[in-house]
Amino acid sequence: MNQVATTTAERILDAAEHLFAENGIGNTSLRQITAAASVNLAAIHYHFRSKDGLIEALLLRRLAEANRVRLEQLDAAESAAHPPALEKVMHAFVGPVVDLGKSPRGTHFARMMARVHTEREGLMVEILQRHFPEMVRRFKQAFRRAAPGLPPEEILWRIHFSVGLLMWSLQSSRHLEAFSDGRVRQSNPAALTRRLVSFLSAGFRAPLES
Amino acid sequence: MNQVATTTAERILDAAEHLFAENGIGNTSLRQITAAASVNLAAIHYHFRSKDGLIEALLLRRLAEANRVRLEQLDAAESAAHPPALEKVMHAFVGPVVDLGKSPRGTHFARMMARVHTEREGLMVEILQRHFPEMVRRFKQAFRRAAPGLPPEEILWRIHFSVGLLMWSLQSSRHLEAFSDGRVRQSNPAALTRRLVSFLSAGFRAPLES
DNA sequence: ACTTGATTCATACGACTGTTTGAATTATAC
DNA sequence: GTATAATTCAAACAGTCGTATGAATCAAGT
Repeated sequence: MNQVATTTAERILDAAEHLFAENGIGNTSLRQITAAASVNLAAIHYHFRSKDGLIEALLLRRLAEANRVRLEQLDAAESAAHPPALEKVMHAFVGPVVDLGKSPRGTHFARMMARVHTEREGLMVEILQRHFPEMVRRFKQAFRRAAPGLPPEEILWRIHFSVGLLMWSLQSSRHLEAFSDGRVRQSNPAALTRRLVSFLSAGFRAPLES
Repeated sequence: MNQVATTTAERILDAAEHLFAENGIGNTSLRQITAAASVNLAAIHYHFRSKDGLIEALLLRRLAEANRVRLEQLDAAESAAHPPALEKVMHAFVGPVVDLGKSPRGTHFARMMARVHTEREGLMVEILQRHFPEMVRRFKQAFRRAAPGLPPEEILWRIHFSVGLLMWSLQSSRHLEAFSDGRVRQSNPAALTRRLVSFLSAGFRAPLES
């Protein structure tokens, strides 16, 4: 099973991931994190320099791998057809991230990443541009090719919508639970990916209004 | 022009609206608010009892009117056709909220509402259920009728998606600006409503996968 | 065995947090 | 004009915040 992390840095990362996901970035203190990780308060600054440094380390720890899979699936989609099928591009974009939810740790990561997107926009943009520019570039290009006929500006808007909906659906689905009177709960990653790909691809293909 | 608010309570509401929108709920202190409003710190507790009470008052101040317009437009859509057209229902759902952005104050309100949705899910759900149950009920019913053939659970998911994308697009579009290298900026409310209705309606109608 | 560098520790800094109090002030009613 | 209520005020409460420091402990290499 999930063996307890051994090193101090890993214990901090695991605890922070969980707490950030649950309570948000701004509502989680470094003291809560070090308490949950059973390490000394100063360890965070020794290993990560600052709270922002900790967030960056958290994102790099798992997003690097997810983005690798994203590009791998995008390669496959682009090899299979010219231009690539929109559904396949969308699947490559959302699937590997949603699939993080297959493990409890990954679920925490996904929710905390969504928190960073909305609570700390500036930091998130900066990290994406610094560490994953290729992923951004490749998907912009792929969406453009997969949805021919759309003006460039419209493509960017629809990618923006897709990112937003992905982040929204990674966060706690308390809204969904509340307004379905508890009947509908978060489903498994495969089902969520299916729903997202279906919804987003259809939205992406929506006709332009006059 | 925008005359400066006269009463203490209004000055607090205006300042809080702006600061919450700009920096988020958790990153805005009551002292920042009272300083911006040029009122005494204790005035917040005198008029609103607590920070959560202030948030609730902020939401009620403008959301009540927006929801009234929503239901008005929904009435029109349901009178025009049976079942109502999905595009019209969607327009009634997103339009009045996006239109808040026509005034600077409304822009602040919309962005702060989106913040509450993501930063304080529990509080938002509670307020909606306490103050606007009819709006929730009516739109659930309308979406069900406008998209016949979809299972009830799927309807709830797609409403959930629609709410999420609406909130995402109300927040600062820093992502969009950054990844378009500044070329694409937030457009006017009418254009955003058009884009949202088009994208969301198409997504809502997406075929069910096996 | 001893040095060197990495890591952990308790402790403190100054600033900021939401909330409360009771007195001072202002407005309203008679 | 005076009593009554509504509002504003300065000041403080008891905590928490992110960050920093320097000594203590640990591990590795020679």
